Amino acid sequence: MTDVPYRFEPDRTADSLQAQFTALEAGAETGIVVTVAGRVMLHRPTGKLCFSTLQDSSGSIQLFGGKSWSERFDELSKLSLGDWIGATGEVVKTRTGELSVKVESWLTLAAVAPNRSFGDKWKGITDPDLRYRQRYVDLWANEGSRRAFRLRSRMVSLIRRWLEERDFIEVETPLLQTILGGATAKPFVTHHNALDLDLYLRIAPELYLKRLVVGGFERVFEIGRNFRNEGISPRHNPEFTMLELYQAYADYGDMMSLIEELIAHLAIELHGTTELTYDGKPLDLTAPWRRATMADLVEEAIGVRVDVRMPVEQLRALAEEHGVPKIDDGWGPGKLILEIYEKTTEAGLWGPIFVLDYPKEVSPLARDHREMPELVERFEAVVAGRELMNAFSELVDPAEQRLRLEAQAAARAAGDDEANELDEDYIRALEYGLPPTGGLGIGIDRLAMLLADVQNVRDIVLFPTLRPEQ
RNA sequence: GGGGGCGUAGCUCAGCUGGCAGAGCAGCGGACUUUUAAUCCGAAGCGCAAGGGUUCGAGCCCCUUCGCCCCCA
Repeated sequence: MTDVPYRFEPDRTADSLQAQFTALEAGAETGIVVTVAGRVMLHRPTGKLCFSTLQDSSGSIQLFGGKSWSERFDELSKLSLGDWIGATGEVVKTRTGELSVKVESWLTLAAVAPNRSFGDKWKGITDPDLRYRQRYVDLWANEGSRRAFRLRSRMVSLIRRWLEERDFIEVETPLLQTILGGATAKPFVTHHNALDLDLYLRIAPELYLKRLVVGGFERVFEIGRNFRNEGISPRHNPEFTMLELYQAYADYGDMMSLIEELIAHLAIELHGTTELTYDGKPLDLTAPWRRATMADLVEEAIGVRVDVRMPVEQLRALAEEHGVPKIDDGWGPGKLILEIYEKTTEAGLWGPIFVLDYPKEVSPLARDHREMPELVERFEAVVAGRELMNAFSELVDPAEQRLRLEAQAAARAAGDDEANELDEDYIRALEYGLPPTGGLGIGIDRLAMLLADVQNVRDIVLFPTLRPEQ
């Protein structure tokens, strides 16, 4: 490839031309000269004329070449699918009514190598492995893919704006952490050479964000990557994006109101309605969403009322009866109830629904329930049949937090490699005073999947984790 | 870890009860002054994921391995 310019200056996008000249009649000339640029998606040479469909990031427009008015016409009529072209000419409508740029001058901005062109104009490329490995080809070939990623980008932008309007400030906290905390998950471990120190890629930013509330940032949020060293599936990528936010003086009820409003707002902005379809099924995101306690939902599902004060043997028997796998002798009533809920109840929920009031045993960072001290003020929301978020009234009592984290550390010592470690500095921060605080974490990838109506996380993560080629 | 599906040309795919590897598109050469997946003509391109086996003969049957997808634990 030679003669490719160092810069080029298109002055119009395809869509802006299409919008401006919809009413132009077939055969009309405008006298308006424009410069456009993009990729050749289709090409139709017919002797002394040629027609190309040029795609730019806004849409597409036809290029109309002719031996009598286009420079280097012989080359123009031999473009390859995939070539990048910049072209200048008059805006016209052809006799058959297709809005076109009647190419006078033009340049190749990039030529696709002959063996890199793809030929199927109907299906483009569909092989999933190829689409994920060579996203650049997927994006060029598949409008649906472009649409999903644009929607994701707009969604994140809308979230930022909405939170900023409510006086939340965006912060960045460490991805490299020395103590595992803020969630229950296996970490990636890396090493810092100069400090000769093993570090975790964070599984959650939670503990740092609450330190900021201690520091007086009353409303903070972070949109960032977390890393969990677990399997890959249509719903799990090892690195994924979470929104976490913390609001001083708020409780988990405030978090419910906030998030259902935010998500309804996103649906309206992105789709004009809160009544969506996901995977062919209706999904009504109109606020307020249903709220139900875990105990009530389990009772609805299996007809038995579970309670953490029940004898553990009874709960274990119930778990076995309902096919909970790999029951561990170390599980207390809370863990058993959570497992029973997940096995028997969660899969039957479509939502949106807030599932309230979790056992304390499985919620080391959430505050005691104000009425039922054996539970905590925590909710998850199930939307389109999947867990989408996790939130609590934050535990603010340093002594209680120490007990909870010591229990986690003990579980860790007993072999639970997903349990939190005891973070002494976090306890110290709480001793300086964390006001009543509501906190919430929501998976951005999963939220984007919902709003874009895609069923595989790899269709909403630009470069998903894959095994290397060969 | 268990179960199912798949792997054939650059892309999308067809290949029957085993019988000389195909099509469309792309790419290459040519024709064509209003195309819309333009059309027409021509030449080229795949030893069928890899390895082993059965057979006169394997893309197809059997085994092993690799890779991808989906479901379950």
